[in-house]
Amino acid sequence: MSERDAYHHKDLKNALIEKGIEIVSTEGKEALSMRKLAAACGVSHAAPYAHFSGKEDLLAAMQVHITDLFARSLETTIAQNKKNEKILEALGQTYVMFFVTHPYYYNFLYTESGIMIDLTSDADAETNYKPFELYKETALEVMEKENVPQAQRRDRVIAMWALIHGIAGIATMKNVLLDEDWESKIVGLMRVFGG
Amino acid sequence: MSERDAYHHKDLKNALIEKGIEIVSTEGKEALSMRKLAAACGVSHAAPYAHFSGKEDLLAAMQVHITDLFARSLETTIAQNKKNEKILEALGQTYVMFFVTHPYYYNFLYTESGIMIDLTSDADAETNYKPFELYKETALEVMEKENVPQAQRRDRVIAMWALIHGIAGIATMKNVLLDEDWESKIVGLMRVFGG
DNA sequence: GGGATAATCTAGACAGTGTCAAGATAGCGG
DNA sequence: CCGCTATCTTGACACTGTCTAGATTATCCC
Repeated sequence: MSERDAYHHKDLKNALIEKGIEIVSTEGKEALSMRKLAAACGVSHAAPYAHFSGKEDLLAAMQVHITDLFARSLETTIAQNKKNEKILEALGQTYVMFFVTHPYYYNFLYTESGIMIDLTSDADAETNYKPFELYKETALEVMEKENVPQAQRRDRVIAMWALIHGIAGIATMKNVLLDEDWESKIVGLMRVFGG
Repeated sequence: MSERDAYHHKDLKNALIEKGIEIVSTEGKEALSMRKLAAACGVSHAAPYAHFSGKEDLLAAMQVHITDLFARSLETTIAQNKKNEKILEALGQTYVMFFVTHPYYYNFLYTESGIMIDLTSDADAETNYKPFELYKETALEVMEKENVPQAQRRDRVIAMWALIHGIAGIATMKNVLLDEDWESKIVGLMRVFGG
């Protein structure tokens, strides 16, 4: 009873998002079809259109959900390293590991997505891409402590973000050969620059 | 006559690759369908299967072709900056600009592609992803001149490559807001670390 | 050159896909 | 209880990738 009825009433929307994320995380974005997803939720093929205007719309909702998980993961690391002067390395490691753990998330979030990232100085912290805002905020605090010249700070934030983003992108590529102990080297890579 | 006959004979394969690249570069990977592509080449919908085993196969051929263009672009920059001690910055700029000029190429090359990149120390320079090999070779030469400690060189190469790759990835994202003069800042971003 | 052989292309069919329209069903407010 | 609205089903449409069978064309050897 519960299974069928739960979908019949007001859970389908969330069920679609969660089942959809499950499929994307295990089989990738291309493997996700509206009809298979509807079937997986025990519902007819057109039912999702009562909750989402189309596939695009569903994917956007899933991206928001994943971005939320991602942001929470970063927040946890920040909270746990408040007094660690190497907090940026820990953050970078969390960033990369989030996507290494769910390789399909990377392309899903950053490819053809509706995500907005404002890298300019007058970005609105409330509406801007939260993972970046979290990193930026943390980085600026660290630079404050380390007396990095004001003029350099913005570029440094973007460069470090780009480095981490690039490492994550490479690490999640399907056909990349890395050294065995590459996980421990991530920090090394960041430190190559970080000084 | 020529149009039709050219396809009739031995040009279809290349025509498919080139027309396909044209479509991808203007409308993106998702907009490319076998049938539309066949039609655009003035040929019936199953004709491509005489030259490629399937869509996957065609896409792979297109990726090889684009990778070739990319590698040639990097080679030109290397040739023109043989005696420039800031050759790595020029290379990075070429890297980023190649994808900024053709934003769709980035995801097309690095998303779900069959491209192999060997980042380990025993990569075979012949078969490895050429753009990386070109960058690596150049970077190692520069480090040789600058007497960078041997132990640091490999990590530095990968880190610099990841940074450039990350900048390109960010710069080609659809919904990213950047400063007006960001192009000139690319070099700055690299120098944030490089110096 | 001619005739066999292989390469190339067409036409038709099939299962899947995203999406829309019309109707059924259920829940809730009056 | 009646009607309204949200939700879901069924059926249809155009489109996709791919397979088959057959037609056409090029190629090569005698």
